[in-house]
Amino acid sequence: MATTAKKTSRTATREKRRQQLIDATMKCIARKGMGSTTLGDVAGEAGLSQGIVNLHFESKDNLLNETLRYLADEYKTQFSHAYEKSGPGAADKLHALMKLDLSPSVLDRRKVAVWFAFWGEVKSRPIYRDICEKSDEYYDEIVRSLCSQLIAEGDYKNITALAISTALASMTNGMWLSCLISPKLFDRQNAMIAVDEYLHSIFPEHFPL
Amino acid sequence: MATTAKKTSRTATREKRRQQLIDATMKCIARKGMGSTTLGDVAGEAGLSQGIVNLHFESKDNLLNETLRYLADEYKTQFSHAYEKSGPGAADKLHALMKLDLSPSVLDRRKVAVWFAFWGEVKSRPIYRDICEKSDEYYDEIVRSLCSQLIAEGDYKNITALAISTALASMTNGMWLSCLISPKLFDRQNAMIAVDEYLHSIFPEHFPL
DNA sequence: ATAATATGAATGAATACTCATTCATTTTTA
DNA sequence: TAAAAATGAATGAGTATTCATTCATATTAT
Repeated sequence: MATTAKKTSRTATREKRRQQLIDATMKCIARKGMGSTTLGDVAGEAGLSQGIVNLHFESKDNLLNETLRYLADEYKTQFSHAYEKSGPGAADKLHALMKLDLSPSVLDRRKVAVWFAFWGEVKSRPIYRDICEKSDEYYDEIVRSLCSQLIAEGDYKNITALAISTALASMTNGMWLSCLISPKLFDRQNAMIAVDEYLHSIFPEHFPL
Repeated sequence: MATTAKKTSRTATREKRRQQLIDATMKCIARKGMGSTTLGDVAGEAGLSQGIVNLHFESKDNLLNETLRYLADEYKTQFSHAYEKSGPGAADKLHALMKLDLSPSVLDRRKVAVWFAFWGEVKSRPIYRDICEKSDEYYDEIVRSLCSQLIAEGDYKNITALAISTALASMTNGMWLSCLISPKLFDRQNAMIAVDEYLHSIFPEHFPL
């Protein structure tokens, strides 16, 4: 088992090939839309042959499911990383998570387009809903718990962690939509200012100007 | 020969048929998704025959464009109506508009699914983007101007109308997504509370608890 | 080490199927 | 009766899927 320092492009490990096809799928969905992305497009984008997707994923439906799972996992990884790396206080963590949602690596128009392509089919494809819902639950729970912590720490009245986490999560998702629809008009900095103003007005002690 | 009223009657019939087909299209998109809605489905939903869509809309693309235009128009009508009917102050108007976005007639899961289906194709279909962007511009401008008015009236420091209108619009759009993905978990009342808490914390003078 | 064999990844032409569109015909309206 | 509207079978373009074959690499035999 010597002499394999260099892999030719002809064969790759199963995992590598699958990832390559998932990447190609996301590119195609961003460019052509979910409806008009064909298996031929995906194979072409990956520089491979017609039948390759069925070889590795069995069916188009399965490829799309796996692509959404990948998207969700990728986000979860970034989210967890931002959570761990930030701190030490709850305010710092919350701010880091909001910043992540508006950072170029997450809020990239091509990637957002892929998320929306899947969301657009959520109602008719329960499996997409399941994947997204599980992802959201994880996210919401952590944000809500950070809000609870801040409420407990500060002397905040008349606010509930649930309402605030709902507002925060909704806000960033809504900003993704603005980026998708009005890329020219959308301004990352203004979006971050909107979030900061919100945090300041809700938790003035933790988020001074 | 001297019958001028007949032409109106024919036109009305034609409009009715078109509207019937647009309604059927929205139902199909909500149920089956945009990708798997066929012209046969639409015709069937409307209780008409195979070729009927091409007769009235010339092409499937055109049918979808018109459907999105209808959605946008319908929303604009409700928005304008809520704006006119409410008042007299800017705070009342703003609150009425936010309430509209979370009201059952707008925030209905089937309707939201149709919006998301179109948003999912925005990146790859510039015409959808154009329609949505125009609609958003109108909405944003009015909300921003209401925020400006409140800022001028009150003694609010360190906030900008642009950031607040961005946050408000994003928030409701993000809540639509929650309703789509987690219909069981989503709570209209909690959503309204989140908006009210936000308005109170930003404009305490105008939105007391 | 070299040759022979086995493995399974990759190909791409062929197949089976879906669906938008057309159009000859029928039905309805004025 | 003439014009408009609607029908639904036929068409044909496009596409997911299959599969016999090719090819690169790994394994085994000599």
